[in-house]
Amino acid sequence: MEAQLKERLDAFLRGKGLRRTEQRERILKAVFSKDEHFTADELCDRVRRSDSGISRATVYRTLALLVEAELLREIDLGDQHTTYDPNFLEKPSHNHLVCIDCGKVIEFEDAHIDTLNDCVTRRLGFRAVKQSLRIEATCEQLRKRGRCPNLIAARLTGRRLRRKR
Amino acid sequence: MEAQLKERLDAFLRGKGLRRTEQRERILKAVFSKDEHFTADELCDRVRRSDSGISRATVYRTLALLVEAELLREIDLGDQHTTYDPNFLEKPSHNHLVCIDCGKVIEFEDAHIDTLNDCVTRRLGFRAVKQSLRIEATCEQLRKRGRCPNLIAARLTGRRLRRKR
DNA sequence: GTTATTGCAAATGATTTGCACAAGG
DNA sequence: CCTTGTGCAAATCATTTGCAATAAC
Repeated sequence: MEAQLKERLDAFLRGKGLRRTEQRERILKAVFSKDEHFTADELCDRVRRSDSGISRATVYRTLALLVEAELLREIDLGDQHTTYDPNFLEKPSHNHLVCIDCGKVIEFEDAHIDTLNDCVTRRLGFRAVKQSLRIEATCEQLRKRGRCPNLIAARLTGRRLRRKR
Repeated sequence: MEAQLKERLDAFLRGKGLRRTEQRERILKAVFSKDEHFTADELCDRVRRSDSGISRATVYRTLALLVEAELLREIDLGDQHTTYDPNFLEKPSHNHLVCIDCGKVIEFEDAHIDTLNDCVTRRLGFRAVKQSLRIEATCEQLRKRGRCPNLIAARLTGRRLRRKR
């Protein structure tokens, strides 16, 4: 899987007359080292943690490249920075449920939702290309049991959902 | 309707011990002078066009107030600035269809979509608070007839959809 | 008179860019 | 070699904020 990603990137670079560099490979590896959402800044940390640092500028530039190569997708969780989703080759749809209590973000798919949206779009005279659903919700666990396993982690990472800053 | 909005704002201000100022009233009027989406910057222009200018800072501050008072809603169309939606008191749902050809943004509702999303959310153990659906689509009119009435207007306003800047 | 509000200009924070140097092919 | 890539620091750009002057109540 790892090698496959590398091959896809290489093919993309070749096709565009771009070069294979150590930085790009190192960023690719960092991007897919977990299959969680991340921000550019989080990725910078992850990359920097490995021996030599890569400049923030290069990280941003490579991220744009990976998006263009369709290895990565940009998503918008409603806060101030762009989030990247490394885990979408397997998941065609990109619906997000964001918990306003604990900050947890759940990615889910639902064929019914896709179908329905396609219908509505056609009815309006368009043809759907891609769709993203964002649901803000509250944590049942927190309400019912008075606690939620994700709450602490969310607080620690300072991940907020509203644009309240 | 106009007076009703003013009353709602006043009630909100009173409840919070805040003050009624000319700026706030003037911004309120500008906000609801059209029922189209707008950005903070567009609103600044609209306000400035009337005689005396109001500082950008005040516009931003008042916008935040109106959102808090639930007279206005923030939406995210996927570009770099926050968009405000003055037209949601009548429209409970906020689903957007964005045409990647002509830039047109259509706001629509669909009870089926709402219901379905609520089901999915519950199944995941959460309770939906609000949801927004964004569908990127292509213009049937452009494909079939080779032209689209919105295309020119969209180009003129420079309204782009991708984060390409 | 207090306390909230405004306008200005400076600060912020994520992202981008110009440029000189380094490195792929 | 020639062109693309990198790192740095400076530049953007929307938005926020500190502060002194001003206006509600």
